[in-house]
Amino acid sequence: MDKKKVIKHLETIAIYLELKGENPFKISAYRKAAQALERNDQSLDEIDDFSKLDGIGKGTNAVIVEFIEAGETETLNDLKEEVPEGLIPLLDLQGLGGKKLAKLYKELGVIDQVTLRKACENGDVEKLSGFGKKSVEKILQALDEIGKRPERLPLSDVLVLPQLIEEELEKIDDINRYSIAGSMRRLRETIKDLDYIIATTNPKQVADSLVHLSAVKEVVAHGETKVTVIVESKWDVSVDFRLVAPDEFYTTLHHFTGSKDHNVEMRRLAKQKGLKISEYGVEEEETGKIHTFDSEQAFFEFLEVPYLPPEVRETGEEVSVNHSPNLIELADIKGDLHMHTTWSDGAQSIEEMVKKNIEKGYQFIAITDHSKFLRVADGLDEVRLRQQREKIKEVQAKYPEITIFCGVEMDILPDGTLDFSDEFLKEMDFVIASIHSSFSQSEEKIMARMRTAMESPYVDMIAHPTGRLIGRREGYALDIDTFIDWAVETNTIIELNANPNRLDLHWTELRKAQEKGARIAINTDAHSYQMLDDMAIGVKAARKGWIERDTVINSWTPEQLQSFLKTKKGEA
DNA sequence: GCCGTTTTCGGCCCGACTGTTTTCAGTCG
Repeated sequence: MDKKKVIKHLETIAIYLELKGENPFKISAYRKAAQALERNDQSLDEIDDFSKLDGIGKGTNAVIVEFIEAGETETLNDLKEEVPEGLIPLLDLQGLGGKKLAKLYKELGVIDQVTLRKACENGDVEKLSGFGKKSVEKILQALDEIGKRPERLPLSDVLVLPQLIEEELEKIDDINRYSIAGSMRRLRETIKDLDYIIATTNPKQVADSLVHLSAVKEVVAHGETKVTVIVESKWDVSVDFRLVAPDEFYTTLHHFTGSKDHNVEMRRLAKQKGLKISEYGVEEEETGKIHTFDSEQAFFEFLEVPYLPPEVRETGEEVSVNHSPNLIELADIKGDLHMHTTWSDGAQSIEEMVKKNIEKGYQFIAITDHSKFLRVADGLDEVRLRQQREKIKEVQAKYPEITIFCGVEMDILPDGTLDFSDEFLKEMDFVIASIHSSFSQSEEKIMARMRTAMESPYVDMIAHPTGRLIGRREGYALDIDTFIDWAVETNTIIELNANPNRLDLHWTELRKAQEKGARIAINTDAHSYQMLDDMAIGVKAARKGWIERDTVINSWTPEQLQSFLKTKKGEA
């Protein structure tokens, strides 16, 4: 029995309660109990009394205990007898919530997609009170679209859109200011739609311009406070524009940046102070006076909450952290320690990459092409790596303003050995080890491979530790907690791979890593010029994990970094 | 179902929109 199963069980109960049309507060009580477990750092065995956690009381505690002991609970078993399983996916249909579904089930015997469609088509649904012609139309349309597009899209599939949209927003005269909001602003790794907040004194004019943006494929809503359009890229993506008066801009921006849980917490806190937060401002309940703000910082200050950047506004618990975190910023980054060149599968030469990194203002980089095992990437063997070192020396002489580390991204082989001997690795300035093969091995084997790499005094860093590709590949069976412990124990750097397809390690794990004292490097793993720009996304992902500057080794000077690298080799 | 240096009962975040109504419930963000 593990914690994840218990959390899942509580959430499942909540879903069934929703379908039963239960009291919404009871439903959210189960969700809150699940969250309470999720936020708690301890493992299941370490928690001696669940009801001591905030949000878990007598009832949910009993459910948890029963589930741990029996592997099932009477609560859920009873619910399953009352509510057919086939209704659950129907909750995802736009416009159908628990109550309406409960009604469809009780009055028309709808139990799944097929019976729902039938009931719509033979006119039964239309006759039901609370439903009408339009509801039937919408349900049928939603049924047609089910499964066409994943509900949430991987970040990297959507990332091009803001650039495209903002280029044109810049040109609309009546826009006073604008900002992206929603999960994109918080850098969630999957995105459902895009939200923009626009300040204007001429909403009608702006709305008319918005529906004519070149990327627009379809206009869904065209009002004076809200415009919704569908834009076409790899997928159809819905974009909401909220038009507000300039003085409401920052409270609206905060509101639509979310997350929902964050907003709930902020409002709860405001309420204790006799204040009411809405997207239009903060109202004093007693006098009705409404406060608006010149910045989000001012908004937080007014509520006496230390400023929280958008990336960390997730669970709501951040609201009660009573200091502003000193988070890493893009400007702190002094170098990039993972990139490829034409020597293996990169697009640019060593010199080209070096020049581009100098333009970025970096003080150091590591050239880290693939090792010989990775034939598809034209990985380098010992001979070619030595040749490359000579080449790097030449380039280094030409560009003394930047320190170039001779590195390699060495494969950890399926049999658990490394692609190079210690004797050879000794020659390298910076050695990355990573797994690119045999992803389906058991956790035991994967961990053994990691252990070998981390124990080597010459392996400085593990790249993209889990191997996941967001929305496409799960990653191999890594025991992340143990991995982090080993990283601390062996002085091995953990990478945060800034590639938006990866963002690996994940932000929740990064936070744990920092708490345990691990060192993090944010790297682009660039295979071309353009990918060097992913550093900005990497830094945001780090901030999302509350990563502070001192944890990030590429915020250090080249000298600090060099001396740190020596400690692992025992040369310090 | 949870919770309480205002409360052990009566709250639980707030507002807009939609489609259904004839004043509002349900859904959504």
